[in-house]
Amino acid sequence: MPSQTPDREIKDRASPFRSKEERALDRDQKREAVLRAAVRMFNARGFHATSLDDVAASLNISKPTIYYYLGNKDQVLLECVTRGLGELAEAAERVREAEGSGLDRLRAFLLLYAKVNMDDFGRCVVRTGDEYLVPKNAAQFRTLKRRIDGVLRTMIAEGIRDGSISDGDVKMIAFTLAGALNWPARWHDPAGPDSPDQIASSMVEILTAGLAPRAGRASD
Amino acid sequence: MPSQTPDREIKDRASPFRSKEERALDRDQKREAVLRAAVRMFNARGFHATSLDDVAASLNISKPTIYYYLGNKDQVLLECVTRGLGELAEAAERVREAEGSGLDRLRAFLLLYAKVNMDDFGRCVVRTGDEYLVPKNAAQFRTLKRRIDGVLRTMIAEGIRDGSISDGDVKMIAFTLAGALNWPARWHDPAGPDSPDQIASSMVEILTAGLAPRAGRASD
DNA sequence: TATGCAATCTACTCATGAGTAGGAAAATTG
DNA sequence: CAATTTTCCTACTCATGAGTAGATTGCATA
Repeated sequence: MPSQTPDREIKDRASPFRSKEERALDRDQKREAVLRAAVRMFNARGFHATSLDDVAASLNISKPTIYYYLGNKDQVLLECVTRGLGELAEAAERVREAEGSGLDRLRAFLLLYAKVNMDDFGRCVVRTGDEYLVPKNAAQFRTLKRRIDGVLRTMIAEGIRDGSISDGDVKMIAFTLAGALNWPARWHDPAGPDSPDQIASSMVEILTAGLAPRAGRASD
Repeated sequence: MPSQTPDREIKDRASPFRSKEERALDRDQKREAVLRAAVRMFNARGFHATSLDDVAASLNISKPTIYYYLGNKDQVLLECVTRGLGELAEAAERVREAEGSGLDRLRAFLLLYAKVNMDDFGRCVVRTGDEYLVPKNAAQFRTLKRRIDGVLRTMIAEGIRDGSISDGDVKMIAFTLAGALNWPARWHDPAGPDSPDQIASSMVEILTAGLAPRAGRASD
């Protein structure tokens, strides 16, 4: 007599019949794959130079399937940059709980910031100007970016207050740091010899120490 | 009796009849105006989002006139970035003759570099990716950029050699500096309160000194 | 005065690419 | 099995924008 209440522990992986949850997962994975393919192409060719037909072709699907999963091109871009900014927000959250001097915490944040800027969605954030989005979406984009900038400025201000960062114009320091660490989004080649980790720590070190030699570390 | 050999000294400014040179000048000015209008629009809206019809309309001319003066859209963009890179090369040239330590010279160059990145053509260089140009033009663009990067690296290496710059990975230092100073091309508003001069010197100061406080300058 | 060149325009062509209509095949559910 | 939902496709429409053809106007020079 076949069981009417099938044991949830026994999962026949090879079964062609998927449960509701499994199918939802499946759907999510497809959605994810489409988004990933889109952001990669946007990064490689630029948003305007990328057609959704191209994105679709790279996945062996048709354009309407992209609309089915993600909506129109503007929504696709918005989701890409929102993801990237989400990763940055998460980095900020993780550092919020960290301890150490203001400079220590800032450095920790900058390392994460730099690394996000070298992954698919982070790169997209850097490469996308507000001009690319329709006004409504652009406003949201700016809001999220402003929030990250706010976190950065707060950290700098805290470091100045506790003396671990030398005094200066907080806004200008923030722009300088962000600019330096955004730039790899433009030149870094994931297939190249330098890992994002190396690049990030190298740059943060340079920014912390400055160009001029420090008294404490005589070079010869 | 009217003079058969008119006095070259007497120039009737209000004359509707222009000499050959005057008309050539006229032409150059028009060409210049078209190029300037184009680069401004590229910077404001992005290259792909700018139509040559829009550029033409902003000057009260028609699209074929742009083709008459500048050629196709790709050539327009190439000329814009070539101008910007030319300004950078000129900056490098000016610094080559300067004296002082490696750091002094580097700082002088960085100041000029930053300022170029806030003018029309410099901004265009920063905002334009190779992907925007047809392969042939992209190759030329890359060559010119590499040349500037070479100058920057040479200066850093000289500073390290003479001890005015602390030792480190030259390539990474160059990218860090360039990134920080390129970024204003994205956010600087010429109509805003901060002048390019102020921004440039502020950023160069931050990059030179680094975030961490220096022993010599106790803050309190 | 005729001929040519310089500077522009109007009015196209043509390709590309966003977005949609409508349907079909599979899976799911009643 | 019938009805419904999910997933995906073919085959459009339609706007935009690059680039061109060919005419026009007017000054310039032989």
